[in-house]
Amino acid sequence: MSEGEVTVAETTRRMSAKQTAARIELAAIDLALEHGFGAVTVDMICAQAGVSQRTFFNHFRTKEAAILGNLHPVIDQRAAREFVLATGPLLPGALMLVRLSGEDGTPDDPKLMARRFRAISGEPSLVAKQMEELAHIEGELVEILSTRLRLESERAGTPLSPEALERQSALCGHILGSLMLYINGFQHGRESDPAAIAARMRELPTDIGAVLGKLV
Amino acid sequence: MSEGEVTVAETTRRMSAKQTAARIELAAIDLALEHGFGAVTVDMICAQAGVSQRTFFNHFRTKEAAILGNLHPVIDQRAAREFVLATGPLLPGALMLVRLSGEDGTPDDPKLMARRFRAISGEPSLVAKQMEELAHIEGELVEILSTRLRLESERAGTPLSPEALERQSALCGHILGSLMLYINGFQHGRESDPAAIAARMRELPTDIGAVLGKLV
DNA sequence: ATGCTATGTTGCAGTTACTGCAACAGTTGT
DNA sequence: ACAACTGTTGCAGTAACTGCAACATAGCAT
Repeated sequence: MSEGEVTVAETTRRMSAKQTAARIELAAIDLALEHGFGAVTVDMICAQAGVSQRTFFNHFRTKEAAILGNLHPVIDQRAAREFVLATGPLLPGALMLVRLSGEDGTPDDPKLMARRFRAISGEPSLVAKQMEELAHIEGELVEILSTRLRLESERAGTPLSPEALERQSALCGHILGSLMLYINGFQHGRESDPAAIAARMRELPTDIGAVLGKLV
Repeated sequence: MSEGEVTVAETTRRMSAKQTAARIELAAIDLALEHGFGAVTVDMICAQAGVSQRTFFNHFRTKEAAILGNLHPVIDQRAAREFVLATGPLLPGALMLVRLSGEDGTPDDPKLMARRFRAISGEPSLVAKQMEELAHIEGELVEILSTRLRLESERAGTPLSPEALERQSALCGHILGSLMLYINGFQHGRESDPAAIAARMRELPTDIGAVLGKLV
């Protein structure tokens, strides 16, 4: 009964790029959840989505991208402008700096998002890919942090040396980046459902506070 | 001529596994530094090392592994036993927990190591691979941290709730893992020469102190 | 010396991910 | 009716990787 194929209409209706991409994405996530990402081939996804392999690669650059869904973490420029001028703890503001957004800023179905996250967490290659994405914006993040730290230290009358500023903002950017992975639970098989994510997000400042006292 | 091939002896001498792996590794690093990792094919590496492709894959599971050199980060069990019982700041002891070691614990030529690091840094896919390796031991790291935090909090008469313990050690392990990548400079095109690494290692406690104070 | 076994190398055929190119089909605007 | 645009497809090719079976060399036991 050709289970997956959603033969909607009889007349060969034309699909928008978005629709096709969404179908492929859905198929990819479903199959990954069912068989595990490694056991799923592109051909399987194509069959399920009812497209040719060539079409698949017209929409997604890699097999991973089909699950990650063309969502790239981007810096929210408005939040960034506020952030550099703000004072006080960095963390709350910094967490608002990075948004997960599609190319055109399409808001994503939360249910799909949850399934996607479940598919991602636990698959090291997908986590790594996500890591890569994050690395792309880490430079920008570091720049923003550098400005903020410089302004703040100057205002406080204790300006940082350029070297210290450089190291501290690099370190800070790095930690923030990894905290985003932590929050999403992409690491070492933690849960990635929205509830768990929200919980981690909520507890993060407290936990960071508790942990930092013990680290150094 | 045949530039790369190191025709050592005339009699077809047998190579030990280690020798062959080393030749492949060297060839891979050289070529990656010359052309960039992406532009290097396995066949190129094989030609340079004078082995067949099949032999290449007998020694290394992936192209990336040829450059990363079968070195896996492992937990130093002796250091771990000391660590769980120790008191005071976590960071110094924690940084000693993870060692980079070959399967048989072969100590690596520092010069080769430096070249290797230069080849790795800046290549996102290699950084990601390194990340993956790290993820494998992160679970173990978290367990060790959990024990340490539990013992310490009990000794202090302020035992942590299981949930807090779980979250804090997970967070701590995650931060420590990412700090190791930071130290090695694998992120966003920072330098990976031994001097820069040593400098970051040296300054890390100070910088962490400064940065964490500002985070929350 | 003879044969056994462990170790190491290789060729070959096959799978999977991915790319470039050229063709073709609806859709829309003139 | 025609052109321009958008989206889909087939096909041929490359690159990474795997399994299998064959073969070569070295060390070892008899």
